[in-house]
Amino acid sequence: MKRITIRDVSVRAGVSTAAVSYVLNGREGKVSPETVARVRRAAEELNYIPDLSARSLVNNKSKLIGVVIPQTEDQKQLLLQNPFYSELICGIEARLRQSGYHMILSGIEKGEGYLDTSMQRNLDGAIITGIYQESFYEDLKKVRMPIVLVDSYIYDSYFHVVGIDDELGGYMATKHLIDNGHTNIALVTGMIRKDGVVEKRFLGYKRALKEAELFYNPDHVFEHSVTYQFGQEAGKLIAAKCPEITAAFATSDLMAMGVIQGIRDEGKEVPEHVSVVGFDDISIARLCTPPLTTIKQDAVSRGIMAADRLLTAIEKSKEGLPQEPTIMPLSLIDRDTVLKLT
Amino acid sequence: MKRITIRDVSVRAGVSTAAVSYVLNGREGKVSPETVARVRRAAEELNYIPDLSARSLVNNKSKLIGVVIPQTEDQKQLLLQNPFYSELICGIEARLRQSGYHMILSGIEKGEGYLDTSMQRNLDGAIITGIYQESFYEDLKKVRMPIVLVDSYIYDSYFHVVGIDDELGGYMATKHLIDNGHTNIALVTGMIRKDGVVEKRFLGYKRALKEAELFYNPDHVFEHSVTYQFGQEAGKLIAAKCPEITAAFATSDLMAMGVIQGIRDEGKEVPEHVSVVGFDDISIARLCTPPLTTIKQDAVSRGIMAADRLLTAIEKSKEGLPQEPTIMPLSLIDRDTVLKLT
DNA sequence: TTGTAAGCGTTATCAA
DNA sequence: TTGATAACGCTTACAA
Repeated sequence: MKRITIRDVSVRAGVSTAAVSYVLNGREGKVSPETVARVRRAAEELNYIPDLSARSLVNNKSKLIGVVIPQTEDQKQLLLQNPFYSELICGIEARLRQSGYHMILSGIEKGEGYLDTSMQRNLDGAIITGIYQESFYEDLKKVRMPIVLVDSYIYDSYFHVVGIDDELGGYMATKHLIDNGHTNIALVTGMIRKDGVVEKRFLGYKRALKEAELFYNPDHVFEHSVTYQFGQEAGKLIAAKCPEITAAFATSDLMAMGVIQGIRDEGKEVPEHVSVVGFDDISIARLCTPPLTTIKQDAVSRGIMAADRLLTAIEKSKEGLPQEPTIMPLSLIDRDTVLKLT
Repeated sequence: MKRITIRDVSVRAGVSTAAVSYVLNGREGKVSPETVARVRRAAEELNYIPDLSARSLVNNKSKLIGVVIPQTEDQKQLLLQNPFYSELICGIEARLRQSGYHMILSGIEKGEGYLDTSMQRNLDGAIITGIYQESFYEDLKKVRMPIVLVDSYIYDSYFHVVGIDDELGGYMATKHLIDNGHTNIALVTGMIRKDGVVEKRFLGYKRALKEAELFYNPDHVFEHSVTYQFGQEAGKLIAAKCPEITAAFATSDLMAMGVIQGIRDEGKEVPEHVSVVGFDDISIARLCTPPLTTIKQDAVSRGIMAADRLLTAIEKSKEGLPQEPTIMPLSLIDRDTVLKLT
């Protein structure tokens, strides 16, 4: 199937290429209704499909959005095993498609080389999830395209942010446990990096403890990677070595599920021996047994929102006017993994 | 950051644009070592980044691969909630990136309009998962680019296929149940469409029954959508209305997990009252409780393989020589959801 | 209202 | 070994 060009259409319609271009780009005011009709028909008959590379070349708009998600540390594969990202992607893709944009989904090696990608591809914008080294963000700014950050606390008005109140989430989870009578509450978490979402949740955890005048015990913090495996390890440790602990707040559902399994591996039960609260409310959270009590953030909506903000920033690019972060709502979903102590 | 073009590099190096192009494309035989060095240095100093749109325009190679996955029926969102697809994507992306390609991930509305997308973007190839109406494949062929099909049984030598032996998988699952003494085995499945993977698994199920001289009872086939929700419904039905059924084969893990929940909803237990075997071995299969007995197909490897085949087809495009389907291995993972009847 | 033609950044042909 | 230069398909002044 060889390419039908604007030239072919113009010949068939008996007009110039300029006229065709005008019609196809909606500048119909510039040509007679007569011509409009002929061009439309010719394009239709020939089944004309514009070449976006050519367009991109002339007006620097590719209708292409870069979406970056973190990758696993060992392999260099996308972190799609965490359903949170899958759901986010679903939302992003749906919204972009609706507006005729396409998404280039990729992982990046230590935040390097993405500047190249975005220039090569003439990306119209990007949605970046996860956190990377400072230099990565500096690079990104050089490209001068709108960028939406999801899951990072970069205080830079250049970037659009679609976030949640992680500190509050951490607080809510911990508070719920406290309200149910728990006083020795473990925290199971990925690496607490400065300005990362995890740090905020950690801060919320501490605030809830403090408010209840409970002692913050660093030994009750299990910090490593955001994986089921580590959750499981932590769960085992808690069940086997820390009899005083009656509850755990895991900073992601994936880890919470691991914790539950670990506790079981040691012959104990959830929530009878240890209560667990997760974070995210990924779709399997209500499917596992027992259904997980967790802090719900709607990942799909967040994806839609991120794409939405990016698109409006692109469409009326008033040179990236700094904006307020969009904060998505959070709620506690009380299912079956928390026991009320009396 | 304004664009550095090949022109800028040529000026700085004091050579022609042609020379620069040669050097940058590895045709170094055509120019003197002297020139090569100067060009390299100039490009380096200027931090030159080629514009792929321009390249695409001149030589019809975009280094862009289209990846299509099915979408949910109600919303029009990607079916990434099924971890099988997430894992597949991980494999595909990793392999493509390794070779300098990018992936455009999208869902499609009833198989329509993808021809446009592929022409607009000058895609170098595509990986299509799921099954669509016949006309979609016919359209695809017109574009004359290499295409790899995952999860479909289209008997057309134009397409590359990376599949599994679904019939065998269905047989293995059912046989395992029979070997454990079960004789009334339900089938819980998505819509059985002609030439779909599900039909093959269904055929395997029937073959195993026949081989064991068991009666095939259509009433024991629960057929609807590939969702957790339907699995749950089926599970309830089985537990409540079909006391004779002692085991179920679900054609996907997602459904199997639903079945288990449904059975529990009715106050019965897995595997004590009903045994369950799934299909896929998605990552949560070993994480749920009880860990699911299932037919394992390695989705990540399958993604890598699909990308791999596509890339070799693209790189030495001998005009799409038809090839043998690649069949990926299958294995039974025996965990805790099958009870041995004695 | 219409058409001509000059780019956009590359690659590739063909003389020099 | 080099360097002009003509494409590639499109948009958009500018002229007619």
